[in-house]
Amino acid sequence: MTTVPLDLDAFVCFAIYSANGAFNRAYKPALDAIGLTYPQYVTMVALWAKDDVTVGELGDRLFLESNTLTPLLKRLEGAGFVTRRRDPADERQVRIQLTEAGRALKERAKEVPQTIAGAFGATNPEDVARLRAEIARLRDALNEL
Amino acid sequence: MTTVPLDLDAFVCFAIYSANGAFNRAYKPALDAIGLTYPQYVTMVALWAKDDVTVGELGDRLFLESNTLTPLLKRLEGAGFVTRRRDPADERQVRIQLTEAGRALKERAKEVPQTIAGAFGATNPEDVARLRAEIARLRDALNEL
DNA sequence: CATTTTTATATCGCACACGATCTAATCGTT
DNA sequence: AACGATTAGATCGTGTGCGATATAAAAATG
Repeated sequence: MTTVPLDLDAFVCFAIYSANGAFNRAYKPALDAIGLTYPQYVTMVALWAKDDVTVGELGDRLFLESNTLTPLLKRLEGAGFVTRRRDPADERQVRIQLTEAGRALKERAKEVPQTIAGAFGATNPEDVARLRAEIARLRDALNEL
Repeated sequence: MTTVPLDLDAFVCFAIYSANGAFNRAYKPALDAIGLTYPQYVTMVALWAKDDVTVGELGDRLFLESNTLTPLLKRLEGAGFVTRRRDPADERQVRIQLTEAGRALKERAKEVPQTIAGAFGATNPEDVARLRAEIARLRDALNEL
């Protein structure tokens, strides 16, 4: 019988929690330069991949719900990056589309991920991809508990 | 020259971000039962390992600063789990100590990590430890950029 | 030893996250 | 067609995170 040390270092959850904060800090300067917060950036990345989606669809991809997304999307709308329109075919739904400025931002945002390239050091791309996949698998398992 | 697909799945930062949310959700029921939020739980774990520390020392361990910790610690004080006292030797510092209730909570909190054991499935402890170490290494590299 | 500088914590404002609840629109059943 | 049930978003309250700033104590400097 081994005693599990109740130390932060032993917790995967804390590694994730603190790494998330570290990503936030690391991206901050580059994101400030293009006028986005970190969650807004993640949302824009999702929309660059596919826009004209409902709030619900976007939430499924981001693991967020309308209580978080609605205010965030209103800010992106206020900044002129997206439009929010009720779907005429189903007035309950709100469809999110990129504006011209929102699409144009994609170019300027390409530098963002590169600002943290140094943190991966000599780690080769395959190992980074594997790490990413392992974390995503853990996330999916947690979401299914 | 390879084109990097600008898709959320390709981002380690999003894997971390969404996994953090998943941990939050997964721990929620167990934490509700003992009256702690997730950041409060993390803070208590740090204090169970070593208390009678200053706000700054605690912040170094949690990667947080006084603007976040002060209100959080006041809530833990309000809940009766910690005391906050100015250090007589240096009145600038506030030392955080566990109360009897705070120490007692450690027993009840032992179940918390177990609630997500299922998410690791058949993954053996060494692989979990390796994943945790890789994420922590990435975090440290990001914090040093 | 008086003044400047630094350090430790606190405060404030803004932007997430999320549970609980509300509203409006659509669906299902009769 | 009518009406209860479901669905999609929005709203509200609480608790983080964090940049900017304030305050008070200690350290450094002359």
